[in-house]
Amino acid sequence: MSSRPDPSLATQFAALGDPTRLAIVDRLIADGPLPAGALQDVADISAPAISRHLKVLRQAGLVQQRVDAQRRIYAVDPEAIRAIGTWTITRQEFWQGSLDRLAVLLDPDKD
Amino acid sequence: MSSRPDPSLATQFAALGDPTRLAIVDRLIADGPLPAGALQDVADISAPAISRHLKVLRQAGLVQQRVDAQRRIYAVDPEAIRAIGTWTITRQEFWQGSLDRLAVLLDPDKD
DNA sequence: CCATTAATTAACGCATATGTTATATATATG
DNA sequence: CATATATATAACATATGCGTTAATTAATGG
Repeated sequence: MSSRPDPSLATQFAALGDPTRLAIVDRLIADGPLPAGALQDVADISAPAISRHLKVLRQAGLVQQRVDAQRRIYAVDPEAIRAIGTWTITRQEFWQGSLDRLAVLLDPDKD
Repeated sequence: MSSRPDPSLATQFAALGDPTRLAIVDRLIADGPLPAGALQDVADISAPAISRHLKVLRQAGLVQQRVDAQRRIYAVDPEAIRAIGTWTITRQEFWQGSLDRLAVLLDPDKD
């Protein structure tokens, strides 16, 4: 059944490559940890479909699951999101021209 | 035939979600613009297969194509890579804890 | 003009992904 | 204990993705 997680970058990108899953991740980042049922409205699909998207995200190492009675609470792993950012940042020489704009966004003093 | 590019974030993630395509992008970033033939060795697959991966990357807006005689020169669009970084960065509050480490990486004075 | 080089497109097979509905599992509750 | 609630898993149909080889297009060069 090969249910072992593969946290490789390509796998993480693939997981985020589905619009429904990207919406789930965005929702969990914006709202914080949520039970599976609360994610029902990110797309017009059945509960089992959502459940399987969550499984894909979990296997990619993007979200973690916590059990609370009959609920499964899902939360995005911050390190995983940071890993995506790191991939782009380690290629910073490449998009030099946009570097300063990005630095402004990153500045902790900003806002 | 619907060959129009869809530069949506999910589409870009999906394009990077294939190991061969991620290798192509990494190669083009590291080595600069290359003809399709020079990308042959990123994976043990046929030339048509590479060609189709390049088409996917092009439709996602990740790479651009320039014609030079019978060669097609491919190059990564820096803005597209930056866009991926921006997605993570606009969620910076989320991975706060890792912020300082990231800031060090981004620092233009570093190295 | 014919052969070579470079790359794409066509046609096809097969594996994986994604959706559905039905069923199972586990916890809570009257 | 019987039922409701929350979620996952099973079984299945269809779509999409990715590989192959063969054929096509286009430019170069003897």
